[in-house]
Amino acid sequence: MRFEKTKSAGYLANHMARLFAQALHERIAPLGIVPGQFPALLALWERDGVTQKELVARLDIEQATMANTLIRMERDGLIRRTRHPSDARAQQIWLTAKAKDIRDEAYQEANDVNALALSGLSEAERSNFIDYMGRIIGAMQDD
Amino acid sequence: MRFEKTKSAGYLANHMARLFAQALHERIAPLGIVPGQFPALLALWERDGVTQKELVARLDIEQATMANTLIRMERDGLIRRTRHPSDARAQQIWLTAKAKDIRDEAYQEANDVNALALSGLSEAERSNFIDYMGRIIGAMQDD
DNA sequence: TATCATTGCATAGCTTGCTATTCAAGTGAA
DNA sequence: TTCACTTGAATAGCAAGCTATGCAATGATA
Repeated sequence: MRFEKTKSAGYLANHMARLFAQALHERIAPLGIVPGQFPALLALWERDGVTQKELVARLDIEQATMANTLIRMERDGLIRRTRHPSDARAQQIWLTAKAKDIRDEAYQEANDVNALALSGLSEAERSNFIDYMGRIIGAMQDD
Repeated sequence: MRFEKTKSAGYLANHMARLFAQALHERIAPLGIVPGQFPALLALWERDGVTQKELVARLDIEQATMANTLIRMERDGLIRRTRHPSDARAQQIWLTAKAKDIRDEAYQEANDVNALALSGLSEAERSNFIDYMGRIIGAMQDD
């Protein structure tokens, strides 16, 4: 049996995702954020004051990963946490001014990375590509 | 400005790659290997007795990452290392019998994961998808 | 041949991800 | 009301990435 890595979807997916992360890293580092914080920021830019549980529910990341990401975001001055008014186990997560201020620039950098990555694809191909990834994610999510 | 994560190539690429890694992880764990070892194994199944440098040259992984992966592979009984005959800085990396024995099963599991992932795509779509990823990787590699 | 640059690999230190576990706080039922 | 179950979050421990740095062996050159 043969196995051709340059034709393996899994191998390519891994390689591609690392290149995305690296490209995003170098572009957003000047803003004081890193790629792992991006999903949480996206959710919080839409609505903050939410609990960790709500954040996890809106994203595709495990609770333990989110807990650690939030610790680093607090350390980096991106969020503050306050006691939840009705549940002492939970906290409300709020964006700091710093985090709010960089939103548009961060969007811009992420869009730039996507544009660079997709620069060799036509409009129709880009749209197919996004569609395929959605279907693949769906197929793997319900095992 | 808006940013829709379910339409961001980078977001989807990250999510998809994690699902691939998880699916592969659970299928190959019974063989005594983990996803991060797969690239090195692919290269070594083709040819072993090579140096770390040669392995790095044939894969898309940094030298430091490879060094750590090789330590874990040695710990797990997948490789042995011998002194290089003509360069005392280098070592030759050899697969153990255990690593050689699991090759076909490992190929099979990886192919199964790819098949599951791509199950919602037609033959033409699968081939497009692989092609797109190749182009995207190319675009990001030469910055 | 002595020195200096290069090279092969290891190490340090960090992020991002996971599973499993713990623990305190909330909830429901006897 | 108490006791057991559930739930929100933190922690432990590991893998797999990365960049930067260190170090010893090679190689090239004055």
